[in-house]
Amino acid sequence: MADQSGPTLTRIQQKNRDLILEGALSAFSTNGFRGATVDQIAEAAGLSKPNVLYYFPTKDEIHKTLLTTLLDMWLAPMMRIDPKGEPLAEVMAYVRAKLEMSRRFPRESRLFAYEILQGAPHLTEILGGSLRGIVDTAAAILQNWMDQGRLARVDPHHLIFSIWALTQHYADFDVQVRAVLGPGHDPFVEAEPFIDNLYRKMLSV
Amino acid sequence: MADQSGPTLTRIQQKNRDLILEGALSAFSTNGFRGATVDQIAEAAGLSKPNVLYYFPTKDEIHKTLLTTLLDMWLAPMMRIDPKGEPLAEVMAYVRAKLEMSRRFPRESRLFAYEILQGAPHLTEILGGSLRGIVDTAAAILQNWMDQGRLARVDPHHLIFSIWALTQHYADFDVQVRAVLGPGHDPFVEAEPFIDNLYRKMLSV
DNA sequence: TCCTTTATTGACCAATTGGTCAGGAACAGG
DNA sequence: CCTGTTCCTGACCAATTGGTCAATAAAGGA
Repeated sequence: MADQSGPTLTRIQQKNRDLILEGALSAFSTNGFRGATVDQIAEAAGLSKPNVLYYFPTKDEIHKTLLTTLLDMWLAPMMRIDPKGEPLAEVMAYVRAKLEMSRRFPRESRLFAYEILQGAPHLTEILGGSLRGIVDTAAAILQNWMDQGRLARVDPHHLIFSIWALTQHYADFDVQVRAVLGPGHDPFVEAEPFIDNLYRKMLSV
Repeated sequence: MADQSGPTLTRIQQKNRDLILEGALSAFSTNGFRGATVDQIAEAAGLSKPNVLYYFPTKDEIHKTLLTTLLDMWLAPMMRIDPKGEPLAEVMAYVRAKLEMSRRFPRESRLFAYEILQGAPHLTEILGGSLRGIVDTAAAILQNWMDQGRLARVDPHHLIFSIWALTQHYADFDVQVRAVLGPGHDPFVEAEPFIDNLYRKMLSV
């Protein structure tokens, strides 16, 4: 999906671009696009500001590169839904994978959350384009299973939305969840059986 | 919860403060705290920038006032859960109220979303304080119903989180939802039966 | 080693932006 | 009317910040 090709990079370029993207991920996911400064990114990357701008022409470009680079990884689990698999097991595997991504990659989750909240200025064409296609494909598989009576009948698109909402909530609203639960809780550990049970009850025929 | 008292305001003060808060709600919910400028707020309010700063000493103060003012309204539905009511009906009423709030007040939803994403710099004490208390109260009611066998047994706190996640998703990620569904869909109209069915299936004994 | 290419940076610039201030306009109440 | 208070604004300031640039340092290949 994202263009992974391009001119070959020197070792130094590869390393520094990676450092910058890593630092930018931290900065953007903490403060949003406007809130993050190039200086912050530079410091997080261990480089000077002009050096950052040497590898990426603009702050905007860093942001766009991050988004498009990470989008594939973010959507990968949905594309692994196997039409030949056992319906409920496939859905549960997707749900579990998505929750695991929230747990392991909360910065990425927040990065996308900011972008969508903002109105997705850098992702509009992708949202209505390839993302929509991927979702439609998954929805068609689900719909098929429902038509065969192997899964309870619900709106497949909203089923997918619900999985996104439930799992990403634990990454995006982490501070709220932890504040409400108080110390001594691991939100993700507790969330898994809850969400598991939820989809089992809703989707079992 | 929020301090609604204070010195009496002249008619003109009342009107202009309202204009400013209304403009600020639009600005902050669209661009986040850092992204919104005092000029934007002033223009949205139909006032000059110095005049805005005449009514509120700082941009920060406007933001804090907005959050605390709106928090009560935002949490109100949860406090209307009636321990003497019919369990499933009470939960469903709460879910429906929350979805309706997402539909009617998406700006407020986004305002809170930005704040929590940011790490809730203005709400930390509230999150772990009164909010936690309110949630615990509601959770206790739910737990009680479950102990009486009038509601399926699930983690009550995560049940509440799931309601927040599912309903606010349609306000906060509106552009994504609409982009994926394509034109000719009303997300909220479709979401209601889906979510309704979800909680009915999960919570019926 | 030499020389071309690539990396790096301190100093700087222009635009944005939160906030100030002195003074004027509108508006009470007497 | 007059007068004190409230309301409003143009002009301005200092800090922040995205981005530039000339000059220097480091690689790297022949």
